[in-house]
Amino acid sequence: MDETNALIEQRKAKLKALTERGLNPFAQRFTPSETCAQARAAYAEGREVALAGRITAHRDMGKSQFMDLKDQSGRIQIYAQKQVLGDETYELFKHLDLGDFIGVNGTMFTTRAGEISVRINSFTILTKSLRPPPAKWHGLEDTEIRYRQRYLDLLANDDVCQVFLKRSAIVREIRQFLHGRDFLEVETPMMQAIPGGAAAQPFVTHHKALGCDFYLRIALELYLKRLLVGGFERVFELGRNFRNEGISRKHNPEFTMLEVYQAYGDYETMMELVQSLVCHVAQTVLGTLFIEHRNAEGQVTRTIDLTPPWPRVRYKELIRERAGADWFALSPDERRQRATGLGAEIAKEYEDFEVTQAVFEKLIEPTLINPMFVTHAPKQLIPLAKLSSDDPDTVEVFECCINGQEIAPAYSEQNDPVEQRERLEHQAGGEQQKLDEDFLVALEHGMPPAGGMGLGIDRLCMLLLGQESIRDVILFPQLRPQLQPPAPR
RNA sequence: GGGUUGGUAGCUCAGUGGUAGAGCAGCGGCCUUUUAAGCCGUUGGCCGUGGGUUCGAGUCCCACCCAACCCA
Repeated sequence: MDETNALIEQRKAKLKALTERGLNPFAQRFTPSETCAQARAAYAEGREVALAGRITAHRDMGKSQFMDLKDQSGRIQIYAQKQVLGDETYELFKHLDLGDFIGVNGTMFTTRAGEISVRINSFTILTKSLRPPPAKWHGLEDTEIRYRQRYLDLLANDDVCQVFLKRSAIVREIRQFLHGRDFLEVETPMMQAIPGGAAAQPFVTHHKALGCDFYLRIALELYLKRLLVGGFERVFELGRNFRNEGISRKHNPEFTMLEVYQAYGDYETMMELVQSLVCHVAQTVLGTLFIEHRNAEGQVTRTIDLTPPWPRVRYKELIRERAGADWFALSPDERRQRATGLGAEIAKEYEDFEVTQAVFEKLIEPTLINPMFVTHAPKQLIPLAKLSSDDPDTVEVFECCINGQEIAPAYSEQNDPVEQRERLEHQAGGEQQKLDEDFLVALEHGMPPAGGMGLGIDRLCMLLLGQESIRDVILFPQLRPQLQPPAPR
């Protein structure tokens, strides 16, 4: 952000020179006849085209110039000759900078080296760029600049561009899939007086006119269930949640969730749905159900096979399998001891079920690379689900684990208002403020039995796009603020 | 919050106590089908910030800021 940089000064001087010549360096209008990619595809020797884009490379041949012109569709080479443009215009063209936007009119030809190019008859400066663009060969590698100034990352690194184009396609296909099954997309409050639907620290904000605090939502669940009460039978919301917790490779304070609720369904309905949904997205966006993750050297480090059906395993069975067949026969103290022995960090204040959960999260979950439905979690973990009829210590839920992460929890939703109140009160631990009374009133009016499912979109993108950090699938990940706020005027 | 690594030119990086460097970009020259164009010349630095040690610090010490990774 150095304002006295010589490269910037040079560009500003060029800008001034353009203005003094009566040229507008920020043109009002230029209408391209097509994109660069379309021009290449519809190549015909001598065809006239009008193209617009950014200059990304410059090769000076003396009395002729080659430049690369890039738009969103791709790149095309443009060629200017002194004898065609005339001395003055040619000099102007020659002194354009990398990063400038121009519009060109010209005719197509192929160079001796076989590259499709446009011989320029005239050009218009559309935007003068005042700062030098990053790197030509290495791209931009400084992670801090890549995240803080993502626009530079997108300009310099095509693979990054591809990730976000595909993320957009993933979101589009999710909507497509759900609309195809007659789900209704809805929008519910992000600012909530009582943040519910999950156990997480919320962000607080303040409403001046109402004179009260609001919390940014930590989950979508409780409002979507109100809509089931209201008679909507298939609803989904795809939007941002906010959790005031640590930032890591897997956590961004704001992240995107999909939640889906289907009346007269249950957790098994949701199993079919999430499996079909993820396979649909992988197939349409990536064209395959085999996802390869690669390291920086391009070697395949991991292959995820999404081929359905995805196996189902009960939580308790999985624990017994990995932590000992006698796990649930042990005393709480013995469990604690064995968990530590297995390598799980156990905090003193953990309750017994949390010790088991720590073993699951630390030792088992990271090993679940191919999709697996882990079903029947202990009821203490999930207060919003229905108790299982064949094992009342557990609830009718699954956690869909892929790529070593939980990406989609789903439940047979609890709709007994009395039972629901008890379990929420127990979880709240006497903090009455946390209880969403209106939600409980809604349940008392009657919510149809339903299956519900949440899908972490950022994590889904990580696994489908082979990204190891959530920051690489979020355009503007949260960083500590650094730039000075603009001075008040 | 703790640990590790890093922050040097616009970009990518060298530089282990003794005159701050390279490639690319930029600027000037030559070159009318180049494409990581080439050749010649050349500008550019608060070495993250602030202290300290030393005759002398990019380099050693302390604190802080920012980031990445690991852990909590």
